[in-house]
Amino acid sequence: MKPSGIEWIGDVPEEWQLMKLKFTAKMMRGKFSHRPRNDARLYGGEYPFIQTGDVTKTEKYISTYSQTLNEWGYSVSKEFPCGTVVITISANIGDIAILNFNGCFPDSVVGFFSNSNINEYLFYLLKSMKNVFISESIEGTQLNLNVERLSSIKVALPEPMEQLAILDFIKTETATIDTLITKYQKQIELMQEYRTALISQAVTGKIDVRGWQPKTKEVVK
DNA sequence: TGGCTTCTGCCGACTATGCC
DNA sequence: GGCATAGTCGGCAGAAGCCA
Repeated sequence: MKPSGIEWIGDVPEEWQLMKLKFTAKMMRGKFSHRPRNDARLYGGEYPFIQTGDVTKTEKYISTYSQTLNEWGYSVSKEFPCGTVVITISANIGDIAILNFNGCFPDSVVGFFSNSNINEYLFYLLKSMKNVFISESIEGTQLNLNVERLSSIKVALPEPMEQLAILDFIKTETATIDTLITKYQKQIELMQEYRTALISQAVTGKIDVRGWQPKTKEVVK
């Protein structure tokens, strides 16, 4: 292990590379240069237009969108390719998602794109850095993270083969956790139903509580 | 090369929404 | 209804492009 020199990371394996975010993949900022931005003449075409809200609502892959652009709208915006990892940099800082199709973005979103498997690894990496992004943001009426600050944030990257191994680990472990969450949620629902039924039966006289005594608690030494 | 125009990105402000 | 937060928009400053 070696010290990364980055406070929030601490020590990292010797072979991991430390680099600024801008060197991990091709970095692009969205745009929407037309004013006013809500000009109806630019919308309603065939090009998906994704706002920060669409990113925020997404767990991992962006597969739906609320607006589309026509040819004119497309010409004033910026299209990110399928597979781009996107991050919101205005208002709601540091929400991450992966684009599941080619789509256009406004300037409140930045994209990272690489042809290698690094896109998915980057997704998990950036996802874990939300607090870092927030702390790097400029605080005005609301938080804003500009491209210069974002691109200068340092990260530690393993070799591509190790990235794949880490991805496998994350997928396997999170699948196990998701299964457990589903199982316990079901149990919680059943307990809530039981509680409701119990209350109902008690207050309607279906249960005879005469002679009932509260359980005595064991004294913990 | 300097001045004008257009474009781009940053950031503050406004609006919508949700929660208490 | 009031407040907090989220989401989007508009204005402005600086950069880039264009032309004389």
